[in-house]
Amino acid sequence: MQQDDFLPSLAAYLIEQARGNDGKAPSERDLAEHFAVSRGQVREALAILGAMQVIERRAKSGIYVNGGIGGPEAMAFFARFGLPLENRQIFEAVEVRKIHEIKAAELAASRATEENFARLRDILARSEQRLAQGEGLDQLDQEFHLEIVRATQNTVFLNLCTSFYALSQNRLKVYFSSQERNRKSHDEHLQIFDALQRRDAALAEALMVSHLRGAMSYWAELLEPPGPSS
Amino acid sequence: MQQDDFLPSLAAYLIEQARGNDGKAPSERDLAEHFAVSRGQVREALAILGAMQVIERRAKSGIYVNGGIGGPEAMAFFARFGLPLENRQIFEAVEVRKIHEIKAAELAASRATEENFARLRDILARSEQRLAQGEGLDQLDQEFHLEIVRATQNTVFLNLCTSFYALSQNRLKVYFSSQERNRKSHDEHLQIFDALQRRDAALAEALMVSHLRGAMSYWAELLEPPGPSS
DNA sequence: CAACGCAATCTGGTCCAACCAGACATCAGG
DNA sequence: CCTGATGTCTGGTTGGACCAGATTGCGTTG
Repeated sequence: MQQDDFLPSLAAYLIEQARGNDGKAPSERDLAEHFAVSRGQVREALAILGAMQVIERRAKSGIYVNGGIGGPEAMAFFARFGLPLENRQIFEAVEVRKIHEIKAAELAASRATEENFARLRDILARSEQRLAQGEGLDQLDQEFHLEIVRATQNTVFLNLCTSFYALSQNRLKVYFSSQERNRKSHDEHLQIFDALQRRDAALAEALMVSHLRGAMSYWAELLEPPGPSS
Repeated sequence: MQQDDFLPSLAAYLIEQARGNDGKAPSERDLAEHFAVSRGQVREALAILGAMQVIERRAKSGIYVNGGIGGPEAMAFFARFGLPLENRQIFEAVEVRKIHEIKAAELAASRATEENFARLRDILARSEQRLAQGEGLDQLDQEFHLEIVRATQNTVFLNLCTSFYALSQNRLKVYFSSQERNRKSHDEHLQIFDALQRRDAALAEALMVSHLRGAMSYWAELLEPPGPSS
C-alpha cells in the first residue's frame, strides 16, 4: 500500500480535493500530513505531476489542478501507474491507436527485416498453442501488433504505440474472453503476416483496417462512445 | 541560468557523465554539489527524469541512464524543456507527425465544425497578411495544422500532435526562411481548407500527403536521415 | 459605516543535517 | 586462493528551519 502507489493515490486525492475549491489543492504540508509522509516525498510526487502538467505549482500561492489529464505524457503516466482514465479519453486513445497501427502495417510491409518476421512467426506459433489450450490471446495480441510497429524501424513510433497500447489494453481484456473472437483475431493475424512477408503494403494495410474495424467496433460499444451531441 | 533550466542541464550532464561508465551517473550528493543546489532539488529533478524513464534510480546502488530519450513522455518533456534530441529521433518524430496529420485531414473533413472552419479562415487570413509583409509563416503553419487536428474532435489526438509538433518545429524553422516555400505552403493550405469545407475526405487526405511530401523531403535532407545501412 | 493600511499567517521554494539499510569493495584471516 | 567480516557509498526518507511573496483579516481612520 505504499511506494509506487503513492503517486496515483496522491493524484487522485488532489483531483478530488480540488473539485469545488477553485481547482486549488491542499498545501504541501497538509498533503504530507494526510499521507503520513515527509514533505520531501510530497514534493517529489508533485514535481512529477507538475511536469506532467496535471497540476500547476504556483509559488507562494498553492497547488492548482489543471483540468485535463489528457496530455500525452499524463496519459502514458497514468496508464503506467494504473490510474483509470475517463471513457471518453480511452475511446479517443483507441482511435489514435487505430491510426497508428494501420499505418504501421503499411510501412512494415516494405521495411520489415527477417528478424521481425522471425519474431512474428514465434508470436503466431505461441498464439496457436494458447488457442489449442483454449486460452485467450490478449498478451500475444499486443506483442503481435507491437512487433509490426517495431518492423517500421521507427523507435519513436514504437515507444509511442507502446504507451497507447498500455492505455487501452487493460480496459479491453474482455474482448479476448470469447474463444470465437480469439480464433478470428488469430486468423486475421496470419493473413496480415502473410501480406507483410509478400511485401504487399496495400494488402497489409487493408487487412489491418478490417482487422481493427471488427475489434474496435466491439470495443467502442463497451466504452459507450461519446455521441456527436454531448 | 537557473530554475527551469535546471532539469535539462541536469539531464544533459547525466547523459554525458554516464557515457563510458556503464551508464552509471554520479551520485545525488555529487550532482547537488556540482550544480550548487541542495540534494532535495536534485531529487525532484531525478524524480521527473525517473518518471520519464530517462533514468533509473536503483536503491542503494546508483543512478543509471536509460539508453533512449525516445519515449513519448520523455520526448514531449525534452521538447518542452528545450533539450535537443538526436537527429535520428527528430527524423522519426517527423515521420510520426506525418502519419498523424494525413489521417487528421481525412477525419477532419467529416468532423470539422463551423467553429473549426472559422478559426482556419482566421489563420489563413493572418497568413496572407504575414506573407504580404514578406515574413515567414512558421508559427501560423503550426496553428493551421493543429487546428485541423482539433477538427477531428479527438482531444487525446490533439494533445499528442501538439507534443510532436513542438518536437520538430524548433529544428525546422529554416524551412520558412524562403519566401517561395512560404507562398507554396500557403497555397496548399488554401487548397486543403477548400477540400475540408467541401467535406471531401479523400481529396483533403491526398492534398495533405502532397503538402507534407514537399516539406518533409526538404526537412529530411536537413536532418541527414539515417540510411537503411547505418 | 466604509475604506484604507498594516501585520500575522499561509504557501511554495530551498537548504541542511541526519539516519537507515542494502549494495559494494576492500582487506584480513583461514 | 578462497572466504567472510567490515567499512564505505548510495539512494530513501525524515524533520526542521528560513525565505519571500501572496493572502487574509483586523484594526484604525476618515
